[in-house]
Amino acid sequence: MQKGMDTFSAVADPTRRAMLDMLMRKQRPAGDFVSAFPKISQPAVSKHLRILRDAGLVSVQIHAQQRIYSLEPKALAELDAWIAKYKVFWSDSLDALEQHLSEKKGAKKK
Amino acid sequence: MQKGMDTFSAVADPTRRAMLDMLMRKQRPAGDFVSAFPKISQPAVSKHLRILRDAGLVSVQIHAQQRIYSLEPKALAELDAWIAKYKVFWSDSLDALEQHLSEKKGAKKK
DNA sequence: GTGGCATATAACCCAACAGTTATATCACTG
DNA sequence: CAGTGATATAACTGTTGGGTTATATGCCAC
Repeated sequence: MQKGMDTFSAVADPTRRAMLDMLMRKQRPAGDFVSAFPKISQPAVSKHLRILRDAGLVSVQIHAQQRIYSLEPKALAELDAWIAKYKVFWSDSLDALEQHLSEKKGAKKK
Repeated sequence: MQKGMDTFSAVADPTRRAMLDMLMRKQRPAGDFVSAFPKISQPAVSKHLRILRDAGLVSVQIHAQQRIYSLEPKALAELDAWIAKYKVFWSDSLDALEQHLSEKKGAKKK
């Protein structure tokens, strides 16, 4: 019963990012999110949680009637790996950026 | 004339990620993408490029009839900053993760 | 076992997105 | 300046995503 949403799309929604941010501090029952987002209904929250679960970004542990959600941070590694490829272009090396930009002009090396 | 799509959503589409990946190697005219993605039409490609532009992920420079697209890597810094907050939970420090997970059990510090 | 609480699922609506075909723009070429 | 090439925009369509209300499930208390 997969919802077919990958990590990137799961994280693209601002509400879901806020939920993950909440989980970064501590694990929480679903109800915490319902009260944290009064603008949207309980089922809407539940659906967001489902998507995060399907994407492997959170895990659940059943505790009586409550579902305790925990952050599953490893799932973000995929995303991080993708961005890491680009990192060299802004933080580490301005030379790489310069080289990149001047590629078609016949380039002058610093 | 903003399309109102943020960086996260812009990057959530696999085609657009592939386009950015192409731009990482070198800057390219729009036509390069049209031939690189034979499954989708030229206007579809053009719209993807528009979205990437609006998100600030690429820039254009006009060269005759061609539009030369370049990577604008700084735009990814926002995304990277968000992920960085989570990074401590998997790569750098397993202790942080342990602490996080055991928070509700009464926690033991290393 | 009946009632209440916490959460998930079902069925449905609407807006936004990715795709399409057709057309406009605009610079170079003859 | 007519024609072609490179790209963008317009108008439209199908699908999906996020929202809703209503209902089901499952556990606990009484």
